[in-house]
Amino acid sequence: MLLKLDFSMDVPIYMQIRNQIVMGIANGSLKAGEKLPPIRTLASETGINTMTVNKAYQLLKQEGFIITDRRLGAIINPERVTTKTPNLTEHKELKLLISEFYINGITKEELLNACSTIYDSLIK
Amino acid sequence: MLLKLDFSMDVPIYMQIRNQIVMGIANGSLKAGEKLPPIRTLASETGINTMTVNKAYQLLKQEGFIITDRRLGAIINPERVTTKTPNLTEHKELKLLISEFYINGITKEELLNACSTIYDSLIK
DNA sequence: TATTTGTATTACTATATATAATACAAATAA
DNA sequence: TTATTTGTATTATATATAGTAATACAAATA
Repeated sequence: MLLKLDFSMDVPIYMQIRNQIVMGIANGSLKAGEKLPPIRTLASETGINTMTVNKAYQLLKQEGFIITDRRLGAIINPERVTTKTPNLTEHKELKLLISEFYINGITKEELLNACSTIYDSLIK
Repeated sequence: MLLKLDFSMDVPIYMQIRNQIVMGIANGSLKAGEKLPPIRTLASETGINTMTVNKAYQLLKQEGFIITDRRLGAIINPERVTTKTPNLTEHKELKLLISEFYINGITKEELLNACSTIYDSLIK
C-alpha cells in the first residue's frame, strides 16, 4: 500500500485515499481478498488522523469495494457486484470531461487513443 | 441560458453553474462572443445569491472561458487559447473514471463507444 | 490475559459554501 | 447631466465539510 497524499490539493485526503485504492483495484495491485493496512497503521505512516482513514474506509465499504471485520480488518471485497453499466454520476463526469477536452481542441481520435491507452494499462 | 441546479447534490452550486456553462460552450449552445446573463439576473432566476453566481463567473474568467467587462457584462471568450493537450488534472480524472468503469465490468469497446457517442454529440 | 481490529463518541479548529446587505466604478442610455 | 446597468468589492453571518485529537468499546485472536 503506497499512498501519495497531496495536502495542497483541493481533493480531500479521505477522497484521495479512496481514489487510490479504487485505482489499485483496477490496475491489479490490490487483489480480491487482499488485506488493507489497519487504519492506525495507515494513519501513522501518512501522518494523518485515524478518523480520516476511517472515513475513506467507510466510503469504500459503502461503495462495496471493501469489506471490514473487527479482527480481519479491511479486505478487498472478493464478491463485489459489477454493475456493467456506468452509473448516472459517472456518465455525467465523463460528459463534462470530454466537453473540456473538446473545447481545448482535443480531437476524437486523440480522446479515444487516450482512453484506450489508459484502459489497456489496467488489463492484466 | 437554462440552468438546472440541484441543491441536494454534493457538487457546489457555483461549480454546477461553471460546469454547465463549460458544457454549453462545448455543445455549441453558447457561442463565442455570446453574452451571458448578468449576475443579478441569473441569481434571481435561479433563486440563489449574486455572490454565488459571481464565484462561478470568476472561476470561468480565471479559466479563460469567459471575459468580463463592467458594461458589456460577461461574454464567452472568443479568443480563448486551446491547450491541445489534456492538463494533468483532467488526465487524472480520466484515469480514475476509467478505472471505475473497468472494475464495474465495462468493456473497452463499451467505454470507447460511450466516449465516441458523447464526443459526436458535441460536433456541430 | 493482552493485543489488534474496526467502530463510536465527543470536542475542537479550520476551511468551504452560501446568503445578506451595501457600496463603488465604469459605461451606456435617457 | 442624470439614471441605469454592469461587474466588483466589502463586511458580516450561518452552515456544512474536513481534519485533528483523545478516549473508549466490542470482538476475535495469540
